[in-house]
Amino acid sequence: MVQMNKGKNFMSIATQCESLLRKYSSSNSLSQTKQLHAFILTYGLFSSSRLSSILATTYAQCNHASYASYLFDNLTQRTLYSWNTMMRMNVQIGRPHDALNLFVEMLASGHVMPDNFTYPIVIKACADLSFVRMGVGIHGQTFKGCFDLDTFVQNCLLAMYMNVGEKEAAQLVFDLMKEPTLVSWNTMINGYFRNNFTEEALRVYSRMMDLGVEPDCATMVSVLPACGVLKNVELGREVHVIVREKGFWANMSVRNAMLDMYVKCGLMKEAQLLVNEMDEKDVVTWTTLISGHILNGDAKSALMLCPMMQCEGVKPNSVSIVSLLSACGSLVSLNHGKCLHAWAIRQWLDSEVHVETALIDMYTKCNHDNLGYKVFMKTSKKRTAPWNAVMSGFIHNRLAREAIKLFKKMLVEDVKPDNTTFSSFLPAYSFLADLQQATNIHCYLIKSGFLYRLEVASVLVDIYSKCGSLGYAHQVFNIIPLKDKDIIIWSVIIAAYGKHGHGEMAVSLFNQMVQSRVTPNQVTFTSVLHACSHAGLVDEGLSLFKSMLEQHKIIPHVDHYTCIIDLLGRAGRLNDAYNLIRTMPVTPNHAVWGALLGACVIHENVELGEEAARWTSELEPENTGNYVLLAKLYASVGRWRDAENVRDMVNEVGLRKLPAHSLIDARNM
DNA sequence: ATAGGGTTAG
Repeated sequence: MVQMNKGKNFMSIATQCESLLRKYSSSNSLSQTKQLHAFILTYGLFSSSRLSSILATTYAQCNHASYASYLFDNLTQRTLYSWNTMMRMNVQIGRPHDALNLFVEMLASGHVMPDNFTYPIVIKACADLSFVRMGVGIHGQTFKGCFDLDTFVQNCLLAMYMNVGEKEAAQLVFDLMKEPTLVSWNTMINGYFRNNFTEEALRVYSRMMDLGVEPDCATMVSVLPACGVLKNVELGREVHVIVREKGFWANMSVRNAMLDMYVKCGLMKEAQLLVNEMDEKDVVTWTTLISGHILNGDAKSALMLCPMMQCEGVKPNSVSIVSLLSACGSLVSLNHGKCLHAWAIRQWLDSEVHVETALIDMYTKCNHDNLGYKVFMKTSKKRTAPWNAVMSGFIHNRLAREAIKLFKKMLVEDVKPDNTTFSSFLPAYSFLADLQQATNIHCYLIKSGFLYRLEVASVLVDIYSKCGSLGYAHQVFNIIPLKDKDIIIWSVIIAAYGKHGHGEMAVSLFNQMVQSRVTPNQVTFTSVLHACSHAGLVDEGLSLFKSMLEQHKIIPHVDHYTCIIDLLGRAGRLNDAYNLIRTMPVTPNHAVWGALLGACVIHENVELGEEAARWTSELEPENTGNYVLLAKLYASVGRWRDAENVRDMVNEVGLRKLPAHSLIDARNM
């Protein structure tokens, strides 16, 4: 209970209340404030406007919005301090809009002028709301009172500009700072990182270190994710040393960020060692490790961590569930997924939008698009992500028409599509390969303006290519200015020409791409080599392959060898192809042998063809196409009995899919 | 009295 000296007069009771309120205000003790509030009411002390003002701000300090606002509204005199406190409360409880309204009201009242405490609050409010124009206006106002040189104001401006993606403005403010503090440096590092200027984040960090600024935990937590994204292990290890030296290891966030860095760099063994070293692990630690295993293609280990985590008394949260569900999806493990779904329901986590999305994703990846759709039907259908998940689920299960139907429904229900939406449902048109439909969606994309997004244009190029319309594909390709074309859209157009036998065009586009200083990757080389092999461009293909190895230092994938084998084989250089297979550093797969087999059929080389067929029947016994090729080969050299035997061989392995007409075709050749 | 920080979908 409130302790009061009853003997004293009115003024001194009020003074005692004041000092108690100040104490409660600094310790944020709401229940004691309420008791004192009741006391003040009973003793009729509200005639003291000073006391009610302090009471209002005390409630505001405790983030008790309803009492604070009520008292504040009834104040006869509002001090700058009380305005500031009310605004700060609103920002803290996530009502930046109300904070800004108060700011406008305060300016309109004309009694008080904002001070160095006001600006950080309202700038933060603008940052939370991404109100750039208002933020810039307030930035301008700070000059009037010479608050623009206040470190706190400047640091808030940095954070605001970074928050709304105006990195140039942030840099300008930063450059004007006479003495950037550690917080300024951290804000810049983190801001560049969050705006996807990861290299710049690291540059700021090293400049800061060069200047001898002492980093703190927040610096570590900002620089480590940047190391992770860039897979910069060297710098990551340097940071690790600093963390050890300075004792930051005691900080949970730093430990988790460190773990995340190793995970993102693909060093799972070191990540595990790091975890073993931790005697305290929270849900973020576990989730980082779980998603790390998934990221590195080991979904099984990820799922096994779930019971371990619970054994140690850590309860998964919605983020953990999302990661675990994605593991179930990639393992096509419906039972695990259902267990997690049930668990999420019991924990009241199942109606969180990320969880809903992950559930839909899991069910559709487990080939149960009906269950995914059921989850979707239960969602609020206001957020975009679940729609995207159902659409890509339909695509996964090759239900192109359903995906398109859902997209139309989404527009009707006025749900805003995002970039993912298009990568979720546009591939449906590639499946349909229907030029009329493709043209329809093309029109929509023009009208809605989405066509000018690189990812969208890339898919449309692919759609037209699948429809066989290279002209339209190229037109769409040309929409994107040369400087904006990325590796993906180049790969798509090269593959488009390659697929339709226009090898020269594919090679020429490839050269244009290299000229425009886009570095080709594994995928582009696969496309262009494929194009060469289809068009019989032997020399071009071989020299491209050479440049891939020597100039671009790309480690060849088995697909690249398949193209080269196909290339040599079609050109009749069967022995060269065979020798390459025997000497190549990657294990030849079914496709490699299949390419050789196909070439042997063209050039009627039974000896090598039989060898190739032996391998294909071992590596890919279920593919009837290979048997057809062998039968064709025998038939073409008149070995009818062997051709018949091939058919019997197929029957022996229990495959009756070999269509009868294939042998008949072979006979008729 | 004021500022900066870690794990998530497609």
